[in-house]
This record gives sequence, C-alpha cells and structure tokens, in this order.
Amino acid sequence: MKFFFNRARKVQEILREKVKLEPLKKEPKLVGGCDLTFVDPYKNPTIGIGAFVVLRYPEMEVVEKRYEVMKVEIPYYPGFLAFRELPLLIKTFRKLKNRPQLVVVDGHGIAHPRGLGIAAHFGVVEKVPTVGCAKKILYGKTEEPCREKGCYTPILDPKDGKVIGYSLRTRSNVKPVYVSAGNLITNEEARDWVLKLSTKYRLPEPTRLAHNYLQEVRKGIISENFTDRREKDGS
DNA sequence: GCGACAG
DNA sequence: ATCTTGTCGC
Repeated sequence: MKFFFNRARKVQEILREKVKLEPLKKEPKLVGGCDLTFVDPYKNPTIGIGAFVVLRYPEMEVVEKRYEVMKVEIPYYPGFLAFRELPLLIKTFRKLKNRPQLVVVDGHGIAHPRGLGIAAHFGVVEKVPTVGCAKKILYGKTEEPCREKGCYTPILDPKDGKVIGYSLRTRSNVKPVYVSAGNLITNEEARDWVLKLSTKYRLPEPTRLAHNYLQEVRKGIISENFTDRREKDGS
C-alpha cells in the first residue's frame, strides 16, 4: 500500500512540471463539464459512471451529453482523487464528438498539496485548458468573500503565500466554491470563467448539468440491474 | 503528536 | 460519492 502512495506522489511531482499557467489561446466556444458517481460508493471494487456535458458559450445550450461505465478499483484518498476518477473521466472525454476548448472539473486544479489536483492532472494528460471547481477546500488558506454573487478572496499557499486559487461566490448568500487553474489558463481566468458559467445555482452549469445527467443514468442502471436479477433468480 | 483531508 | 423530508431564509 505504501508503494502506491510513493509512486503516486512521484507521478504528481513529475506532471506538476508540465502544468502551464498561461492565458487562454482562444475564447472557448464549447465548454465541457464532467462528473462521476458510483453504483455503490461504499463498496471497494465498485462500478463508476462518468459523464460529460458540452455546452456552447455564451448561449449555454447543450451540444452533447455522454456517459461511460467502468470498474473502479482504487479507493478515494485525499490528495489522490485523480488516481480513482481520472481514468473514467478520460475514457468519457475521448468519446466526445465535440471537443470542448475548456473543461470544468469538479475538484481542485493547482490548489493541491503538490500542485496537481485532478483538474490539473486532467489538463496535462489531455493537453486541454481546464479549471478546477471544488465544493470544499483541500489545501491552502482563504477568507470568506462578501455575500454577493461575484465576490471572491484568494486561496494562499501556506508555504510561500502565493495565490493558488480563489474562493468565489457564484450565488448570493450561498457558500462559495473554490476555483483554481487546471492547465493552460490562469487562476484569474479560471475564476472569471466559473463565474460566467454560473447562472442561478451554486455550481457552474457544465458541472451541474453533468451531475444531474449522472443521477438520471445511475437510476436507469440500477433499475436495469434490478430487473435483470428478477428475470434470472426470480427474486 | 495532532488535526485536516477534493470526490 | 449515497441515503432522505421538511424547513428556514433570501
């Protein structure tokens, strides 16, 4: 088990060097959102379902929705989320007919103990601009932004005090989200885009729609398995 | 040693 | 991440 962490840390330290925090090359017209769920989150080898939703910006209309199913063997360890979820996200991403020029990942970008959260990891592997948008802090120090939509405060690296992301209020009087650059984008652009992609809910539309879509798919898969079992075992 | 800890 | 109804506040 210790081998896993040593090797995983090494992978993160190597890939961290490949992250590019540079301004977007072009204005994204297609933005992707992704999410992942499990048929049984508490079971160890379990079945994961990954989903992608692609939106046209600024119309915010859905261009494509897709999901993939895959066996997931690696459990969740804080700081190593990508090793559990990335394979399925990548698999789903590669089946898209419409390649987004920006991907919103639920989880952190560079606001991570080793500078490589799942959003940054995704961006390096796929060589695509990504932003991390998480619902909870993993690493770094931040203050609560003011209560109105659009307010933000920096997330600081306790090691050197540098800005590694932002706490962002995407909806008035609702808990903020935590945004950081993944790859091929700056923290400030990441923050701006998450805000632009947020309409009337806490989570940006791409993420929210992917999440909603997954709930639908998951219910279908569960009832489908239930029906199959009844036809065979008669239970 | 203690507390924190994305999904 | 999932299981879940009502309830309180803007």
